[in-house]
Amino acid sequence: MGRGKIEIKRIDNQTNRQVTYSKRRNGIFKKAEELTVLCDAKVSIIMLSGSTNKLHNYVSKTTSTKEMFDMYQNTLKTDLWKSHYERMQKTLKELEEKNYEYRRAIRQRLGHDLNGLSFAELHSLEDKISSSLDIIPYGLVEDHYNEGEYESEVALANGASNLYAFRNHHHHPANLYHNGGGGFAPCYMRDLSLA
Amino acid sequence: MGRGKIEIKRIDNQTNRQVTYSKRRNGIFKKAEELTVLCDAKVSIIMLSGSTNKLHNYVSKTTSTKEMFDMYQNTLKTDLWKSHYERMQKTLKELEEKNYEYRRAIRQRLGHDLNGLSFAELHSLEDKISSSLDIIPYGLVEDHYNEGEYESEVALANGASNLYAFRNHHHHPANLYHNGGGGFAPCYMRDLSLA
DNA sequence: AACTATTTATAAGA
DNA sequence: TTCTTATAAATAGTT
Repeated sequence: MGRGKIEIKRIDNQTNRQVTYSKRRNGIFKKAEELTVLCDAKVSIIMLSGSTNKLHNYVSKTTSTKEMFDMYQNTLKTDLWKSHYERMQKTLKELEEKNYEYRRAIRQRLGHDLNGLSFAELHSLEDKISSSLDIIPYGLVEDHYNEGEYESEVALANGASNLYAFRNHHHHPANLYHNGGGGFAPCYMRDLSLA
Repeated sequence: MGRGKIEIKRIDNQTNRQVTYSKRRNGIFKKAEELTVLCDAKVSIIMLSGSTNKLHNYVSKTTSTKEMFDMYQNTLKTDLWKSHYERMQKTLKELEEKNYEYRRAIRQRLGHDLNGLSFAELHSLEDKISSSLDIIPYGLVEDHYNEGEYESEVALANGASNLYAFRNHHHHPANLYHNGGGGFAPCYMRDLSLA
């Protein structure tokens, strides 16, 4: 929207880039203010100019940058928990199905031919038990330290990078078949990281 | 910009409000992405719909919401320090001027007529000493607690409300004239709070 | 900083 | 919700 159309790619000319930054920053802040009023929304914007390295900030009158960031953190928390919970639900369901199958097989064979059961399936069962049920999220209740009047949730979460480090108790559960196989500890952090 | 011009005031119709929120949110996020690319900027946006209470987030590919918030906090810090420092500079200059005046007066009168010096001026001088020089910001070096791999600056600042609580040592400095006047401890937090 | 020719966003309607 | 389109608003290039 201007005298000519422009490609959305880094503006080479430094002066031009800075002028455009300034103009568009004002545009975005205006839009944010309009959204705030029109839709009864709360908006927090922080931006850093690449050229001048200056920080600019907008926040709706009805809130604060900190409040918005806290809400963001809490949302991340909730999403991570939901993800973990759903993963557990799924695993439990699989275990129940397996369990049913095994019980049926045992009933049918009355103790005979137990070796006929797939070793692979039993190992899979064992892995699921140790990797899914032995993982206990911490950091939510242990890391309280702030004795001040304000108990910041922010303090519990030092960014997504180490938010919810899952502690793997790693009981070295008795191996059903004493096969001594070196266990692989799955890294749930990877699965839980957010885009 | 639409079929008709609209006033910037809360949209009464809930459905309409939500539709507008959705459209304009996308508009702002698009603009933010363009700014990021065009101007080599870093942008973080958090917004909360008033109607649905859902949180939406944009952040430039080159950064993270947390990083942007940390930068914001550090900027606040710097600004507060600058403000405090400038206040001190100003007071020191005033003190130097007063001091010069007094020395000149004393020299002129050679110890006579000292009572001729304004009591008010001396009280003012005393107030400035106790209110400006006796205030020592803390929280910047003392409150480290995090032994983890990541030393979050966020942890030092639980929001603007109790960021940089200035500790007033309140020495009860010897009153120059033993007039027993009840001192007034100025609250610098008010002056330093940011909009 | 202003000024506009254009492009872009979007309000209203389907 | 998604699309369409007339119109308002933002802004690129210029002064």
